[in-house]
Amino acid sequence: MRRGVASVAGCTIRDFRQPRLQVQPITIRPGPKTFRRRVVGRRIAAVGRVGKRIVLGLDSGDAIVIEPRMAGLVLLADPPDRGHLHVVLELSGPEKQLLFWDRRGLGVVRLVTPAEFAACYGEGKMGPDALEISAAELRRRLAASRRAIKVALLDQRALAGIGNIYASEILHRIGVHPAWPCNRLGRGHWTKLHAQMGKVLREALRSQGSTLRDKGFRTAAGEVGRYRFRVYQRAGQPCLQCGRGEIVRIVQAQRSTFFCPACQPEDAGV
DNA sequence: CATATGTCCTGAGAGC
DNA sequence: TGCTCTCAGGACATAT
Repeated sequence: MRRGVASVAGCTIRDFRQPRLQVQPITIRPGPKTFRRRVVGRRIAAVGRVGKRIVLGLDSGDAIVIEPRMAGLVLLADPPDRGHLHVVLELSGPEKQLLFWDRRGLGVVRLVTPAEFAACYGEGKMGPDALEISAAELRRRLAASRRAIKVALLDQRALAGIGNIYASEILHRIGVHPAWPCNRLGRGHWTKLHAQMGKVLREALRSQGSTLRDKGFRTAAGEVGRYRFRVYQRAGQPCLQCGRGEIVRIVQAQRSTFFCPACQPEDAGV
């Protein structure tokens, strides 16, 4: 998503609009008037990312942080429909617009000062990025926890960037049952987990992300993600890895988890 | 402190 | 056709 809108770097924000301000608008902080005043006329100096959020660094030092959550899309043009278009930044420069579209309305857009950015997204609030963390640090941060490994991988304070799809995909590749408490994993497990986490995420980036059956996710260019799930949303289907097991869906912390009982046995030796 | 759970919201699809 | 039910990529407040 960040790569898809990276070209807004260097553009100047001419206007800020909220087309749905009167009907169930998404959360914008601070309020529309202040937001508008501090954003219009500013140049977008950098298009970054912190975990699953996109960060537009402005020349004022402030940053616009976009949190798409479940169904939000950050686009340059052509939203799926006009009805769920929440934020429009009119730009001058190489790109003419940056849009935030969100069918479920759970997304959040914030304008933060450098101090607020540190308080909201610094250490303590947000763990190291999943693509940058070392194996040793990953182990240090999770190994003592009694929580299920699948649930712990989704904790953005421990490590930032892993979501519900890739948590299942990663554990499948290392043959670890998702309900295992973290403290049951040995040193070798953490090494493998670190390596496969990198592989899964990089493969997802190459594939332009993941699109579920609802076709909700689109890239900024309007394409669906092509990441091929091995377990996610494949309940009842044969395991592509071992060919023996049948993928099972369970619920952990109100989220779906998928795994192969043959590749990821509950009671495997540690 | 660490861990567990409910909730925010809309829409798609299944089953009756 | 139209109703009800379940499910959905996340994060946070509150409870235990």
